[in-house]
Amino acid sequence: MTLLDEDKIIDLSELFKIFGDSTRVKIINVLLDNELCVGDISDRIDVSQSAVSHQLRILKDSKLVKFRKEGNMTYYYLADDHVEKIFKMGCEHINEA
Amino acid sequence: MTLLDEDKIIDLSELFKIFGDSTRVKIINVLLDNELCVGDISDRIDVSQSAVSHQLRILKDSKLVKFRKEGNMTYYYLADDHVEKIFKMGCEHINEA
DNA sequence: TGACAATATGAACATATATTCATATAATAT
DNA sequence: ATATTATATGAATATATGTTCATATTGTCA
Repeated sequence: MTLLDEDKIIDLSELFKIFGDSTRVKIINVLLDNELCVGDISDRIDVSQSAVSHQLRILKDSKLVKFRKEGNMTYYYLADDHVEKIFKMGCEHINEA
Repeated sequence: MTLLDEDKIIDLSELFKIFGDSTRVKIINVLLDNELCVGDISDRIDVSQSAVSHQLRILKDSKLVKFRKEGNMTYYYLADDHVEKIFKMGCEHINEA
């Protein structure tokens, strides 16, 4: 394993930082199965609409989720299966601790 | 995939939070191959001894690294290969972005 | 024992970040 | 057109967190 350069280190830590917030993890968790609109995410994880929207923006900016618009609804979904893999890898670690 | 309960979510986000700092990622990065003493880590990643020591404590408390003492040196090493796996999974994601 | 080296730690400071609140924007329906 | 619904956003506030600086601790060696 060759060492990562400074830039990669930054990118990597930024990526993990996104996963390092419970609201965002909750969002990812409920998106594992299906896409959901903002209101449903808010209801399911019991976090205010505004807070969810703010966090969705962060998730979107870091390309962990994507969205599609339908009328005045916005449906969010996980961007790719790396998100799921990273998530599950973390779960494994926790379950063995 | 069944949904995680609140406690697991917290644990998971706390785990990722640890990876979400560039100094800690730098430390993990240089520990991928070999154990190292604090001074060597400090030198290699160019972060002060004190800052490294503080971060090593966080890594140790969250059980991502372990250590052994030898004289007045302390050698740190990665706790298990989950750490490496999570790290590499993150790298993959970055390299495809 | 005394000096030195390696590491750990506490307090202070600065910065980052998450939530709330109020409100803006945009689409729909009456 | 107006009211309503869904979502986004900006400012403010509160909290969390990382680094520095000074110093404590612990072990080694003369």
